[in-house]
Amino acid sequence: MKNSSTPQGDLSAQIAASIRDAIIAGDLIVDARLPSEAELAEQFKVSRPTVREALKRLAAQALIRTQRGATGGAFVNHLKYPDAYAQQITTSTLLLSMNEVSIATACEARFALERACTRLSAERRSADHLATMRAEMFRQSQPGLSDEAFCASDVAFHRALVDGAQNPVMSYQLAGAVEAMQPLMNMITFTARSREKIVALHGQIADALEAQNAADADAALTELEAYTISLARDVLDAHARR
Amino acid sequence: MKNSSTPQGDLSAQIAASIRDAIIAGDLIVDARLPSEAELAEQFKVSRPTVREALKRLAAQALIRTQRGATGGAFVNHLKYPDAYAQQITTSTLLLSMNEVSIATACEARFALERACTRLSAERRSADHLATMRAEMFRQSQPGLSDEAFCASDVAFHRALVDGAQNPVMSYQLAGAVEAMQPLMNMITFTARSREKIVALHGQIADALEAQNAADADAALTELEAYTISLARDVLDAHARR
DNA sequence: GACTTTTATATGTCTGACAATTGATTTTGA
DNA sequence: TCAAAATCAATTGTCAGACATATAAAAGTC
Repeated sequence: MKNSSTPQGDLSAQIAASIRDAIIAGDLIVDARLPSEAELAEQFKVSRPTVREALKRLAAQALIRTQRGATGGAFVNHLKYPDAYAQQITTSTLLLSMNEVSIATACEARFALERACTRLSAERRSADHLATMRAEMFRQSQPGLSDEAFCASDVAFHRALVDGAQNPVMSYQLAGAVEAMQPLMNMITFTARSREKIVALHGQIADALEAQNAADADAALTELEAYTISLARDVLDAHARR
Repeated sequence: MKNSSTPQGDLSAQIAASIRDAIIAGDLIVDARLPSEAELAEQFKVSRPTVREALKRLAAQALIRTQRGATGGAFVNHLKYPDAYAQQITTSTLLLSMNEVSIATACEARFALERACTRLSAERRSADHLATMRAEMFRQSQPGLSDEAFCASDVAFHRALVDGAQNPVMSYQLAGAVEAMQPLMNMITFTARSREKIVALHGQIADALEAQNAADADAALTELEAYTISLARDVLDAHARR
């Protein structure tokens, strides 16, 4: 629609775009086998290495998979949630690290996104989700935990919150976003005292979800956001004073 | 951390992963030039075509760009928001179309995500954002508009809402998500009467944001969600009856 | 009939070459 | 001397052909 009239970039890029459009348009359905590299080379009037470069581009986006052997070839991939996660996380992580996003902005986005699913999560969370939250809270209260491990557990806690909404689309969008922000969050130092407060707030959130009280969960999340940003400010101040 | 001990996949995939990790870790900063293909081939003990396939994988993810000529080569790309959007949208679109996500689930996610930013948008929206919303509402009330065009304008309206929060991270995450759901929304047929009601609700949202009243905007969004889902149900019923 | 071997087909990789592009260098001309 | 033009060199883009390797199906063997 946009670039059919203006062939841009290398041949391999053009061929990749052509095949990608066919997949998105539904001309190539899931698990359909593409012509062999030799046949594609003939169709597009290019050499096999060029076709291969195009196929590798698509493989990098998890649009196709390749199999060797007699019945092998390139197949349209059934895009799975984990694949999409992985891509979104690398993209988002790089985007955040390259665009001078402040911790405050990232925090604001993260908690706003999480609040988006408290209502649903309060309504639908299973015992499993609550158990995961409690388990992560226990881990977070262990002494001697590194800042990175604390952050990772924090992500797991919030991921359980999101998954509690029982909406795969929200899980995909939000969990990816939250995970991508982890490197930024890792810059915050968590003292024993601050961890204590965070775990207490996590407890409030878990309690509220267990009681199916979305408003309380929202309030606790908002308080957690403010506290996290204040911790981040301390780090920045310490940096500035040096 | 996860795959350093288990080299998996083709050589080109391994090399791509290796370079990608270096970029993410910050060993290769933005605009840094990678070694030439010949040098990379020597370093990794592979042939140039293999290196090229690896580079194409990275180029497909917008991690690097290549330039021909004497001072050319592969450079670490400064990932821009538009690039990231484009990727997220294609990925999300395929994910949604391949995983039998119901319109109801998509709607639920979409409006929950949008409600995530009403508070910020009510607080910070500029005159520009309000003007965009009004303009899209005007377009939506034009007779003779196709369902696709109506949906596209709908996306533009909601995008202005999201942008009003003045948080680039949220804009990136949410606008991408909303746009990816457009194909699903396109399945809904909008009669003149339903359009009228939707535009009225859009008006309520715009009014609420102009008055900086987040609660009213939330309520209107919730009503819009319920109405959209009821429209979708009609479409499904019609399908079932045939 | 079950197991083994062969074979065909496909991707994965290598070698070597040439074309195209483009900044840098050298030459040329006034 | 300086500027324009020609040349050069480095690098990516593309090609052709070959061999290695994996894999499922076909053929052969007991």
